[in-house]
Amino acid sequence: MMSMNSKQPFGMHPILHEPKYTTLHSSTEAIRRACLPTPPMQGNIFTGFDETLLSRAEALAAVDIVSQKNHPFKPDVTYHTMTSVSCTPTSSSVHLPHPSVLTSHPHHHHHHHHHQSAQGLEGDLLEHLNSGLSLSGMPGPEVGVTPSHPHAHMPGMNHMSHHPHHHQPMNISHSHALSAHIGLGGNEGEADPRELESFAERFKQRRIKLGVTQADVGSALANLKIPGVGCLSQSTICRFESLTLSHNNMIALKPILEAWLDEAERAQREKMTKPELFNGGDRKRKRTSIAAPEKRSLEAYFTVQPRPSSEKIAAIAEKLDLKKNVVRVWFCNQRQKQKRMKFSATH
DNA sequence: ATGCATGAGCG
DNA sequence: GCTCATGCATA
Repeated sequence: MMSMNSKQPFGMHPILHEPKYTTLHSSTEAIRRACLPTPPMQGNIFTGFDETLLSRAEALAAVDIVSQKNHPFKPDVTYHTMTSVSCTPTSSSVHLPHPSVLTSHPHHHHHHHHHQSAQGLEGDLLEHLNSGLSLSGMPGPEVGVTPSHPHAHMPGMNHMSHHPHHHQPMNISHSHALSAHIGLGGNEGEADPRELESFAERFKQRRIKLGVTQADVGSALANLKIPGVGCLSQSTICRFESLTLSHNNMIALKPILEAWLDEAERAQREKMTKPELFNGGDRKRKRTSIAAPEKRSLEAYFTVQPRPSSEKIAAIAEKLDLKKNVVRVWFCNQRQKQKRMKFSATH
């Protein structure tokens, strides 16, 4: 039975982004360089190859951790990397969730990183991987690290079409590029991380004072009837409060949450609050749980190559006995985490 | 509070 | 295919 869902209230999401931030990359690189590869060896297929590789990768990872002491693969996003500084200020300007969204264009960030082409380390390891796999398969495509970063696109409102139920809020626009500066001075610098931080804290404090849960806030957002804004999940509210969203996302959500807060406090004043909750559902998504050992391996691989090619992902999946998609998603999420803004790191 | 997942939009 | 914003499920 089951399996489908019928839940969810609405599905809309606010708008979002704009240009992206600049590159963020990571410190891993430095680390990688630091560590070095060892001679290649091995010669067969997975069996041999991965063990070797893995050990090596893990060893490397271990090394860097130790030497850096700062870069544990820890959880959360707390670190942004030291290098990321390059982030230009351009990152974001605030934009509102209107259909008229603005978004300036991407200033591109330059990615300054070109890393050495000599990705000795990664190259080697990866190549081995390839060879091991298919030996004549593909030459590792871009094994090197990300060549460049794209630009920013702003997907803003993404999904809306998922469930059968749809609700209709619309989204906000697609962003075109307009530039709106939202009040920063001069350049688009960005919204003061500083204020964002204090707002998040204030928000949480007042929310609690109102006796409202994060989930309540999320659902209540729909009642604000802000064009393009539907409800948000408890997760998102939580992440907002803990600043574990991307900078652009934080900026996009701030005005919305601010509006909710004002409204809620106003309503409270007149005691007329009655949030409506709805929900019901029958959806059961399964959450795959990756065991610690596998996770460790993934982290080790990630250190060496944060963006493995499809073939590499398949090889890793095979090796760890995980579904390829699970591995692919894990890498995507890992990259996202590394990028997250925790201004703390940068500021 | 977080891990894994989905999906839009862009290459 | 990736990146990003978000969400369900869960520890």
